[in-house]
Amino acid sequence: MCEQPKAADLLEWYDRHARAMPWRVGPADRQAGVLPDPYRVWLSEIMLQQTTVAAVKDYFLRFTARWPTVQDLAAAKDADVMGEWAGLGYYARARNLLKCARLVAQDHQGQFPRHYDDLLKLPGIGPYTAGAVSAIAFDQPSTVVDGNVERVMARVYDVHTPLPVAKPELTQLAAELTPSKRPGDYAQAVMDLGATICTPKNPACGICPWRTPCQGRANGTATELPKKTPKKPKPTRFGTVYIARRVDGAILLERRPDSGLLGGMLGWPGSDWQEGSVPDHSAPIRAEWKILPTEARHTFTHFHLRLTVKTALVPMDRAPKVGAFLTLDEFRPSDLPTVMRKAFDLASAKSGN
DNA sequence: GAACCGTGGCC
DNA sequence: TGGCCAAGGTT
Repeated sequence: MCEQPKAADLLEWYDRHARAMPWRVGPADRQAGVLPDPYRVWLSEIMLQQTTVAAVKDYFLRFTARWPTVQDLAAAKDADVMGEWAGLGYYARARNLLKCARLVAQDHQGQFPRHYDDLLKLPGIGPYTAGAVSAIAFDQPSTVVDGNVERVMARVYDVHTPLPVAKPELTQLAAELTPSKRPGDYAQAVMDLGATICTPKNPACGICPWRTPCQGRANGTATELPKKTPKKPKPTRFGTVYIARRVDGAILLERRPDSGLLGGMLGWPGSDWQEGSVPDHSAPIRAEWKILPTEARHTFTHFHLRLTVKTALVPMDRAPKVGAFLTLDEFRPSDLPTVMRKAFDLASAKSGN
């Protein structure tokens, strides 16, 4: 007969080791009945999708300083939100963030739903985020399963089924462990355990609050779990971008379509991106284009990209065929997604401005 | 189910 | 350097 992991042991560990975060109410305050602002919990959870705490912190602080409430965010301009999100990646999150804020502001009187099923209906909120917001912001007894929880469950119960096939099995195991008392703290505790102790590489099993019941540790298999099905190799695509600077300093940019890669973000006009060679295309404005000696390289989720960067200085009276000139006070380089920022930095370094 | 969708840190 | 990895959701 094996000893079962106890939620109480994990909560006791969490009370001593919970990490402070800008969107978090500490365990002491929570036990005194204080719950966090649902808007801040929701915003942080959207930002944290596939993204590390370190990368999120500054973005969260800038967003909440600029838009302190869901009503403020709902009233924001699309371009301002996309610009503030630039660099964080997965830009569909930002578009859905705005959709969701406006829906909550208009149809829910500015109040986020407290129940899992109602949260799940909102754009950008899937099973994980619905569970996290209901548990953390409203102390609902939801089961929260993210990559950390999957890893912890696979190790504690020594599950060798590869992901994503193992997902339902791991979700079931996680649900059986979820306590009715302090479910919000428990949800954060399991994720903190995965983030700090039960890490993908070199887990600190010796100081783990669940080291005794952990079957993966007992069997010596913890480090190799969870198993995952092999990923496909990434192809390399090629393309060209055009960075035109007008003599008054204005820059030629275009707003990308709302759907697809970098949807809704600013970018440089240019060719499509394809495997093998740069596809046929034409320049967005007539000019004497110079090719930079260094290409911009970037890797997305499912392909590598190598961009040829062309630059030109154009006179005031020449109209672009594609895009529009943004003046110096209309354009911040930080509004660009990273691949476009890389091309911009290469062009700036070359021309010295 | 599988494909699509970013980025920065780590080893 | 290049693959892996992170508090996933949508189509």
